[in-house]
Amino acid sequence: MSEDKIRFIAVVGPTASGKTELAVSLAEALDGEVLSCDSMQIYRGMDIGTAKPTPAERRGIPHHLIDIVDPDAPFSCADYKRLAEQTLREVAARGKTPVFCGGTGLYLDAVISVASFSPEIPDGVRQELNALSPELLWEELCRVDPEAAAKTHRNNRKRVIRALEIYRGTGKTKTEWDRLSRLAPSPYEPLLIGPDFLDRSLLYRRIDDRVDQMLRLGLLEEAAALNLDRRSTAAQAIGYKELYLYLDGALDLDSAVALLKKNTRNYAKRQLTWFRRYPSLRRFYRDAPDSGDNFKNIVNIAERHLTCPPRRAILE
RNA sequence: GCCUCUGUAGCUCAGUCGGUAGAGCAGGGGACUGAAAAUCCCCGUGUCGUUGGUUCGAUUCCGACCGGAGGCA
Repeated sequence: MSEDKIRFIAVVGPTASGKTELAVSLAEALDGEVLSCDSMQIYRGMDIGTAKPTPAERRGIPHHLIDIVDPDAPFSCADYKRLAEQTLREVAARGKTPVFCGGTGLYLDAVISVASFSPEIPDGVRQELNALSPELLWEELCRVDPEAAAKTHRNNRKRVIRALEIYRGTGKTKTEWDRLSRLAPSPYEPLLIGPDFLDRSLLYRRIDDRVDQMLRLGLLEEAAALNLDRRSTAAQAIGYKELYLYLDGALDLDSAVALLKKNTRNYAKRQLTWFRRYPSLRRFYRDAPDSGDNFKNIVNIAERHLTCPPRRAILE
């Protein structure tokens, strides 16, 4: 059974940790193509602020799942899962090694550990719920899906609403749907590689420097020209939302830039928390003294992962 | 040189009418199944500038010294 699993590489890590370069290098070494796993690089036109790899940085390696929707279009991790799996099959069918690369942990999870999502819920349901008070929402969730309530904090309005909209929209609870989604074993066998830093302050310095670099490259002009709908998901992207605060007159430029750096650092920390829960993640410390040799090491590990017989065969 | 104010957590500051102290921000940890670069939860010991004195006891009162800000010369 496990012989049939699709194997691939996934480079996951905090923003500004060097994922892009590492993924391209691995794709070169393994005859691969890159599949972006990034909730903001999907949007066309948001280039500088999302650190979208430039043609030069791509070094001729095909990149997928970038620039696939307009910034005002709705998009969800279920959409991502659908597109990513389709792309994954195509790349594999061409005999190329799929190399995922990105920092959106939820999207990666949608591919590797979510077998199925609950059905789509009509928009009206969420709108109705959004009009309700936190107390009413919480009361309903406790009554309808106590298990979900136990796992969700009452202040986390977005998630309380999501759980309730599943129930109202399908008649089944989120807990039941989640259980269903875990039934089927994953058809994938990813090798997770995580660039990281022993000294976090180094990561933070890289983040601050990269923000300055983005501004030199014209991030402010890009944000102004795009003039995203402030209510859209795309306008929540770090780098854009802070500069809109400045462009809309709510902050001076220095404060907006300081906030942008701070939000990026906080985001990187959240990503680190997310990726820490993958027990099989192979960390690649960028500031380790031997990090030069580590790359060869990683290529070796990756080659073995992609070609060696499955564990069951070894045991037999 | 003199006068006034000031020196408390990485930063900005509050406070203790004398019983060794607390907020915001920063920072750390965590959650996460159709908004996720989103959303949410938890975490505050620091020579209270240094040094003498008064006191059962001083970060708190007094003196000196050192650093900072302002004013007068």
